Amino acid sequence: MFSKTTEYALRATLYIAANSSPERKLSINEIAAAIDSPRSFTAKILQRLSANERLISSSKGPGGGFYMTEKAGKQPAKIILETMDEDALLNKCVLGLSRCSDEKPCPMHKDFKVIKADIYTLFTKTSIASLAADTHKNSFLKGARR
Amino acid sequence: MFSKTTEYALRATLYIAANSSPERKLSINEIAAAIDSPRSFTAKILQRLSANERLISSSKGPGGGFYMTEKAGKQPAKIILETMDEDALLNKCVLGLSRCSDEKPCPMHKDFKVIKADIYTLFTKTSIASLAADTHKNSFLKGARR
DNA sequence: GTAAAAAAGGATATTTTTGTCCCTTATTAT
DNA sequence: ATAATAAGGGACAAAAATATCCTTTTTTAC
Repeated sequence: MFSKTTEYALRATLYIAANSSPERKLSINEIAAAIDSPRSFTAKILQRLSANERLISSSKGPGGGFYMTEKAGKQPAKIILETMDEDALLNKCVLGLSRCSDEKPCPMHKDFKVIKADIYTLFTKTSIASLAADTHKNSFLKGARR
Repeated sequence: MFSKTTEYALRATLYIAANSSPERKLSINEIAAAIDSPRSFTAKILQRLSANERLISSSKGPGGGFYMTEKAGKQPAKIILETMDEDALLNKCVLGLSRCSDEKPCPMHKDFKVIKADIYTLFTKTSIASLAADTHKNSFLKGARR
């Protein structure tokens, strides 16, 4: 459904949301280990995620690392997809047709319209913080097939 | 959502379903042109789709080509995904975790379980023939961004 | 001001996906 | 039989996604 890059981005963001604060920053090493992702590749992704401190923040030097503010956590999960330029998934035609639309639909347009709307709603209505809260209770972010 | 390969497979299958019969076979050239896909690559995909004549049939030589029987068309669209080994989409974890399950869920497991079930139902309940019928009425299969 | 820690960034490598080319095999019609 | 047509299949090429490595910059502590 999503690219590996986006999977890592989602896992990393949720881990950071669940385990960091401006007072408790996390290193790339800790994050990559926690979400079972390749360290250097994850570093690149974190770079993108923290590029415009609106989602994830970072600071260099000893004691530095990645973290999330409370405010950032209140945003909908969709912002993670947007930051990775992968929110296209929610708009594009399942059959790959560029001009597929309500007026000129592909054979699966109508059916998938509903499903895509559900996914859209999910990512819009669910905040990063609420997903992070769940990782404290009963869910996890580790255990990838690599 | 799907790979290009699967997009082409879906488009090609629906085109064949909508426009062929054992009496009216379609050449690779016609199919690729009709669904706006790279000719040789499409040939490979058709090879896979017709490998075990259960979905698409083919015959060589003059007058030959690809076609679908009425019986094959009655199958659910899911068989296209299965033939392309891409039905995994319907089972795998959105966050890419191999051991994600009801018992040990990722933070998005519960929400996506519903959505994946909807997609599964869609592909299971919808026959190839009914999608093909739609292409005759108001939908189309051409116009890809390439 | 030196050293250490940590992210930023650039260059490069590997793997997978997507796509092409060309030769072979099967079928049909003449 | 021969030629023409169409799919089958193998080898190869290009592009994109994934992944690694190494150097630079920033910050902190001493």
